[in-house]
Amino acid sequence: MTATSKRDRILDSAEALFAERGYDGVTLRQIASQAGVDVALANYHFGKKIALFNAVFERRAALLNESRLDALRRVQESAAPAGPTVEQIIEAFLRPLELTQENADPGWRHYLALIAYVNNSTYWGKRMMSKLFDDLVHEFIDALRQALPQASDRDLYWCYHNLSGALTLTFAQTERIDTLSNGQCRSSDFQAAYDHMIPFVAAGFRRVCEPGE
Amino acid sequence: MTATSKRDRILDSAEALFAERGYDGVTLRQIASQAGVDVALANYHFGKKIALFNAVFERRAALLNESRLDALRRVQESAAPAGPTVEQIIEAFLRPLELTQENADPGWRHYLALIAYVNNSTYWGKRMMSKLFDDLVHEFIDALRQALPQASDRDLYWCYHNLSGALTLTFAQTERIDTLSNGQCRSSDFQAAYDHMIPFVAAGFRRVCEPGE
DNA sequence: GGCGGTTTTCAACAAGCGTTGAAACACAGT
DNA sequence: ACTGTGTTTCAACGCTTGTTGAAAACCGCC
Repeated sequence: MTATSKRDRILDSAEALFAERGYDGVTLRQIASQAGVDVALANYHFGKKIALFNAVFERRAALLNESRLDALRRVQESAAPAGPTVEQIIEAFLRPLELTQENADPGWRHYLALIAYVNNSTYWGKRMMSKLFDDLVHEFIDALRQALPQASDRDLYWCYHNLSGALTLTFAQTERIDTLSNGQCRSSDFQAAYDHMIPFVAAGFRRVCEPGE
Repeated sequence: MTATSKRDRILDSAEALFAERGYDGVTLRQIASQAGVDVALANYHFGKKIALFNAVFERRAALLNESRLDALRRVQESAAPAGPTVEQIIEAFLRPLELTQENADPGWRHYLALIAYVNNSTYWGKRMMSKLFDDLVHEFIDALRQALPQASDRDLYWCYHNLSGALTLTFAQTERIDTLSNGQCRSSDFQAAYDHMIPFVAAGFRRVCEPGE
């Protein structure tokens, strides 16, 4: 079926299972079984279980950061010499994630769910997210500060917090909105989620961070 | 120290530990140890581990729903015969949570973190959240539909999804914003979170669900 | 076609898990 | 003082877990 190496199959299986059940909800035997390899092989390639978890989490981080940063640079150039609008910045933050959805590889979908798991975890959240994503986030916040010159830092960070929460829940794909809306909305429809999130979040930033009325 | 029964101490310990480490990340022995009781006692009072988890999750749900619904009814009466504004509805949805924060009992803080865990979990999320909170959420969405008469149901649900995400991340108290903002914002400061969330979310609803530029 | 290094499996370990049945305790009512 | 009922502990069970060291299989290279 897949022509990938056993090492990669372990990463893929671990990614999917960790995202669905969390670190402690998955055993190495389940991962190995789903990958079609022996239990000991995970240990050979990655060492302890926690190291496998870290390897999974770090595998796609750089690529994700790259494509987001590319998108930001692109709208910054196209909007020069004035900076891009809030909407354009948010769009650059979100759309790259959607693209990963389009190709058939379900790995990216599992990876985003894993980010949701880590980002919402009191236990893992702080350390792991900061290490891999803080630099990128600061790039976007810098851009937003330029688009909203009257905003205080506190306002900007709290607004980003709201954006991050909405995004994280989308990543998680809990299908809660499916039930709640009686099937009118679907968790798996990332495009609809982003289409609604971009104007929603941009309006929120403007209301909190822009003066007037 | 505490005058509570051993049964309640088990619930309290389980609540705190499940919220921090998740269902599979906590052992019954840890819970019993923190509660100062024997391992077998949890089994006597609640049966299997999963039943203890359910008992913890359901314990405060009714009270939470009640105080939120009370707050909604109050603004509805004060705004009659016209309906309350979007801001008032969101405020009724959020402020009751803040009140639970003020009294010294840390149990409510742990409980909100547990809701965050469940709401973001692919595995638990759908079933457990719907069962306990869907009726209440529909009450609020009905009120929002009245305040935003031109909105489609899809728009309303997606906007609620964004609200729910921002709120969930606040519940989780991951301290991520603390690091990101270099200490300028604190996860534990629920009041600051809600003060920023209410105008942010209300503006989002208006932008997506109201016509016109 | 045997050799060396990497990859993969096999078999087993000690430790910790949830769960259970029976024993010990607390304590009210008579 | 005794009994009965609800709590709590004790001790142990069968099972699964992560991890490991040695054996086996694979594979390019001389």
